[in-house]
Amino acid sequence: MSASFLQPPILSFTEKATSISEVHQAHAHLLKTGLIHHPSVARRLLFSAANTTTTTYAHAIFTRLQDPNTNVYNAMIRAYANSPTPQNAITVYTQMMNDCVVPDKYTFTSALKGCSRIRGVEEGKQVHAHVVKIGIGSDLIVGNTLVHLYAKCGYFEVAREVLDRMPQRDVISWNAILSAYVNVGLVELARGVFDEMPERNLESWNFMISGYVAVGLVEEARGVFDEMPVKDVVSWNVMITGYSQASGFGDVLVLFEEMQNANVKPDSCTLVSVLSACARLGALSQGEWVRALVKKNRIDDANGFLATALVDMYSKCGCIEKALEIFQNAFKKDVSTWNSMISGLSIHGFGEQALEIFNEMLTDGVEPNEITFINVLSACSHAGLLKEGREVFDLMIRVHRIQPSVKHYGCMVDLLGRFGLLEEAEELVKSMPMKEASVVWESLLGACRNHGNVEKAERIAGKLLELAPEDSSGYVQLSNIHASMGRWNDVNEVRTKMKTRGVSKQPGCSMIEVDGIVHEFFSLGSSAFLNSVNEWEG
DNA sequence: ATAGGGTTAG
Repeated sequence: MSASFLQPPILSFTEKATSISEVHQAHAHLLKTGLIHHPSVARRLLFSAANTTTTTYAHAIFTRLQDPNTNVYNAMIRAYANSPTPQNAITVYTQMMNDCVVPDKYTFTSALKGCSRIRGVEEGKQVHAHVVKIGIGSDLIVGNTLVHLYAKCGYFEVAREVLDRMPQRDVISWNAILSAYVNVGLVELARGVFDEMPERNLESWNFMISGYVAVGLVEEARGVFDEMPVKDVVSWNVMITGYSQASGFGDVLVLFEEMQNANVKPDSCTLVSVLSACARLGALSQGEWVRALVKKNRIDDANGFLATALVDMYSKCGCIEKALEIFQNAFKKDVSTWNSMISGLSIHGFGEQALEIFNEMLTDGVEPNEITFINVLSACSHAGLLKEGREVFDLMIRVHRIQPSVKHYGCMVDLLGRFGLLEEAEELVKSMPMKEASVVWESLLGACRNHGNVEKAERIAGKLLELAPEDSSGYVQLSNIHASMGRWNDVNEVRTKMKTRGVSKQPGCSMIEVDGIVHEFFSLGSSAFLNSVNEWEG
């Protein structure tokens, strides 16, 4: 029936309402006119309210309906099943059963979805029993929801049994098991299902690639990727992410180029990964090229990830002014965007500016996280801002209730050490609750050596050896100290200890772009002594 | 009027 001719405009408005405020408006009007007292009108209001993002309003209307029917219950269960509190879907379902309202296939799919989302197998089994009792078990969609439930809860044998008993299956039935295997890292079993499936869709292939990527099997992922008949943007993104996670940043750029040759339009997710690779490689020109692409194609950056990646890329490629420009023009900034700007300024030695940005962040009402404080403290340390660093450390603990981690302590020890406040630094290190803190001790040791406090340095180096006997730094540091005092017997002793324990110094590796070409180089340590350590090994 | 797959990222 053509609603607009037969009913007052308020009713069609009620039906079309999609936002909370529209539902609210409709509600107010229905109350004023008394139309709300018609059960069918109240139900329509509930259907609209159940389609909004919040469930509280829908629930309020729901509780006032005097005679809720199947459709009303379905709407409420569905709303909760998709909400952040899916447990409530089961509560409403139970209430429905107690009220003896007869369920249908829509009731079951929503209730089972609620069970899946809280991983409630026991609840799911109850619903499953009802499904069988009502005789709706042969429905394809209900069956798929059941397979999904059991697979997601790790009941793979049950999931498989349900699937095998279904009178008909489709690709979604198989994907439910495939994706569940992938999500718990059982990639071999996923592969078995993948090979067995009578049909596959794009998602099946994408699941399989992401399964390999998740366990670090990039080559296997690439094999599946190359085999797939049609790729979408997700396929490319998953593969690019795989290379990125395996630190194959060069491969990221190569694959991105192939993607464009294949005429697949990148989305913000692609470009975030590519920019991150550019940042890691120091590949400025490619990064700038991506920025132009973002502008030209007006790529959507609703969550601000792209802005963050651009700030990071420019910072790491040495262009702090451009990073600032991106930051200031960013349409949306979240905590990571701020973090990445603070980190960039810190890296470039602009401690005061980093603090300014941090304060701006607080004024803007953005809640800083533990990364923020690592970046701010590191900025203070690099720039030698002692008073500010102490204040920030205190602010982090007292106001923002963040427990300092090893990295936070490390920054503070660096900062105190820089000013020769060795006693205070040592007290701070001793106050640390965590055990795996050799990095912090190392930092303190460096400070002691810089300030010529050899006795303290020696004591701490010994401590370092106890804490991390498999790490080269304690040995190297201790040898350095002995050598600086001309105690060659002690140097020899440390050297032997290091050798017998099979400890070796790992060379560092860096990359930089020169004239559009990315170069890789290894560091063998900054001091002549480190080189001599390497000679011993040879 | 309503239903089934959490694919990717700073």
